[in-house]
Amino acid sequence: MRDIAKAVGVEAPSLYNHIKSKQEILAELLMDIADEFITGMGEVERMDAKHQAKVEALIGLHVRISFIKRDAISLLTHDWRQLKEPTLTEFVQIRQDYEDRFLRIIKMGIEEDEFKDIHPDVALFSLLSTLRWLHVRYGKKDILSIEEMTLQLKRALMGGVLKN
Amino acid sequence: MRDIAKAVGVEAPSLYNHIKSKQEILAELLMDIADEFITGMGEVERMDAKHQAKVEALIGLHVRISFIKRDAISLLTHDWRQLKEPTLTEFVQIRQDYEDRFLRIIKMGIEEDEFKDIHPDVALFSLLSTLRWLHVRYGKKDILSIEEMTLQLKRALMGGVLKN
DNA sequence: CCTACCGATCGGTAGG
DNA sequence: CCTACCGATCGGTAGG
Repeated sequence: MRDIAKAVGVEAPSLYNHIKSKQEILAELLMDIADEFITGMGEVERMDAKHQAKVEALIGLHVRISFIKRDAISLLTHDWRQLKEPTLTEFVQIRQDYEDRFLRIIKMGIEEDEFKDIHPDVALFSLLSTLRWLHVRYGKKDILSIEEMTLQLKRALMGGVLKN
Repeated sequence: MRDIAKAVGVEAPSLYNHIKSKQEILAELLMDIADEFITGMGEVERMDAKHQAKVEALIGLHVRISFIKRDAISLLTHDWRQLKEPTLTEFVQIRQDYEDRFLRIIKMGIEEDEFKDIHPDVALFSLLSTLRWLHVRYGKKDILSIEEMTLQLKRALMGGVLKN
């Protein structure tokens, strides 16, 4: 809080004229960014397209948000653990909802023979862990543009590394 | 430190008869587990095999260590940021060394036409971010055995999700 | 191995 | 918006 106050140019106690608690700031930032993902997921689900295109659209969604809101993303990946009840439970439910909907797309892709017969949870886990670490990648030097990164990730994640 | 003391069954100050500082515990745990990865990498590099087999062996390495040393792995992924100098620099170098050697295998696989012509850094990033989050996956209910998980991850990461 | 305790940090309140 | 300050926490030391 003292750091925030310094950045804003006031004394620490003055912050409390604008906010209720440190928790409140964290919760608000987290819910905002979580909303963007949920909204994006809704748009993808309404797409009239193959499941491959939907998963690729979700890859694009993560790349875009990770690029534009680097800092908030890092909250989403790490700092949500600092939330206290009841916000923690609320957040975990939203997150679970997102994962469930992602998983459903993968399962349908497998059923309809678009995707390989791999363990759907493992596929989801593999996709999401890469997508959730993107903000770290963007912390480094050789920055790829949003378009390049999206293209490369689609190739790597959808098609794997092996030739054939 | 008070939590550790309670778990061990002594008062907090008594810990300092056995250790020098909190930092020392963290550094020691981190260096131990980092060593296991560096040793594993050395063995993989000495394999007389295709680059595909080497990457698959590294997947196996991560799955095994993540399964057996869940707690230490979480230090490696998250808590190393708490290290102070000079140990921090030392750790970052070891980590960089590991990534460089992993990257070299990927690049050689691409050169020798075993792997697709994808951006090597993106491929490494994608593989490593999945492998580094494994300990979270193991925190959940439906646990796959080491063998099953290794098999599934090889398929998902090497071959991707798409049929064909 | 313990008791006693320190100094720094931190989220936050009182009162103006 | 500020000054003054509290109570809890935490890594660690002194001294036995």
